[in-house]
Amino acid sequence: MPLEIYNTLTRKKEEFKPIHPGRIGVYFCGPTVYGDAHVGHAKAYITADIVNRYLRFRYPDRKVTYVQNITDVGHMTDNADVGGEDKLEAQSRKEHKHPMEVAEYYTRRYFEDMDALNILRPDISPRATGHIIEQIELIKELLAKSYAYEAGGNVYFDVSKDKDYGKLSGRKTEEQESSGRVEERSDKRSPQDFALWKRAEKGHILQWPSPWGMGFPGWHIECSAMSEKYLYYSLPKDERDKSDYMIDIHGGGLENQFPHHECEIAQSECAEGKKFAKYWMHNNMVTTGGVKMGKSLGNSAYLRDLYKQYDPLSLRFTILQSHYRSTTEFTEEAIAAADAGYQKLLGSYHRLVQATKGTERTALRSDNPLGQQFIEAMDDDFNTARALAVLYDLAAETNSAIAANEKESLAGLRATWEALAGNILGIIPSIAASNESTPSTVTDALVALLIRQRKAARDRRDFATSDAIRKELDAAGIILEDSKEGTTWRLK
RNA sequence: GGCGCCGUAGCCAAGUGGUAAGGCAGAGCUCUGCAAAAGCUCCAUUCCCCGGUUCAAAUCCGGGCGGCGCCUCCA
Repeated sequence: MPLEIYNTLTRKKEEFKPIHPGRIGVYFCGPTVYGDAHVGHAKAYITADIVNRYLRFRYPDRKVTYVQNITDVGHMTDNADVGGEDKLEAQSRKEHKHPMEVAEYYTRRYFEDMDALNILRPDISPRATGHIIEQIELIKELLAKSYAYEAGGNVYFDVSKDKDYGKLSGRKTEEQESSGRVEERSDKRSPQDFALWKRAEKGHILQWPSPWGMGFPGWHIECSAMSEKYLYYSLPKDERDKSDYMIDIHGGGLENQFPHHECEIAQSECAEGKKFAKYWMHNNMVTTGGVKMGKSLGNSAYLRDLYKQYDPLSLRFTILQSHYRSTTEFTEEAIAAADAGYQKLLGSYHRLVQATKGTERTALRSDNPLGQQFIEAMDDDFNTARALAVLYDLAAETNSAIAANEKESLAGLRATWEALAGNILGIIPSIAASNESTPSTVTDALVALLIRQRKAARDRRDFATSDAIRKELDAAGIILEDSKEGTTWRLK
């Protein structure tokens, strides 16, 4: 069974067929770094991370290159046609910092927040400000081919010249209600035309020289320029010439479908005379009470605030419990329920690690039935909800194998856990660190001593003492569990 | 106004023609001094409502009702 991906371009699931030999190019739209990452970013980049991780697992012989931009040129707070404010500059004024300082600060914090969610860093994180030249070159190409026009230091894309415009979103712009948002003062020929290059008004800090004067790039051109540079022009020319498309997968949040992605397609395809991305993926949003959580809606939550209350991996797990194309209902109750289930899985895995201490590591076997079910679920458009259901079967199997002390099967189970839950879903905390490690030999010895004291108390039926020991250890974050084989302990 | 999505148990959630995955919560049991952990069992005759197509529909079609997203920066 092949991997199938739901393609927004065709509105159906399609078999994934990479376009260039030996490699796969993936691009997801990254954040604008003028504020901290919130839950919506978590869903978007966990989705991208799952795509990235699964492709690497599924195509071990191909080089997967995952590119995700950092937008450090501020887009507009409102209508850019009448000089709305640059978001980065607005933030820089608020913080009394240079816009680049603001961008640097939030970029670092962004990566910290994503690291906590166990999201693998992109292979390349290109900054928009580092690719002004490439963007200008692309605009020049569009002007040369008459897909764009200049008007008073601004350059606009002429939508009427692109017959394919609207193919991703299914929109014909002229049918859109103007709703009073389109400014009459604009020097655009038509309201649906969009900016490729904007003239810098006085006081605008971020600006660069261009053939059209001092200015800054439009809101969509960076993604076209950078995705082409790293995923298409980095290929040998003969390979480029052989393919109909430039990059394999391009993704982002649903709200970017229009206008952002539509404009990217228009720019890239008109400039290059070739199809842009073959598969378009869009993740749905995070809701609370059924309503989108969003920065501008004031109901969003910053990840670093949530981390004070929840384990970041629990949040990751919560998001993986719903499909990326469905909304994720994000409430305290939903997170708590997901976390309870997640802890159960982790408990099973941790007992397995204890039970397999010192045994030889094995690789995931391809004939593993649960592994096959898991892959089948992931092959179906990255259905992580179904894939997680398989992990509960794996946990049940693991628990009974540990109880029956089936040494032979334990090593295989551990390999299965680490491949599926660890490498692909990324929900096992620091595999490398947890490997064979215990908190410390000192702690080990001290707890063992207390366990012996408690056993002595229990043997003489002094339950007041034994319960007191258990209770005090519990207060210290150590949980004792009695079984026929004796007492084991774990950290809370 | 245009484009699009969704409505599945108390909660989260998969399923898009073959007779309702999974998790949480809840109930009972096993084990146990008690607890925890684990295991077993139960927990939607039914998928917002009404019609239609079909041997068969949560799934397809039509019509309602309700909720939401995009069309402005937004993951």
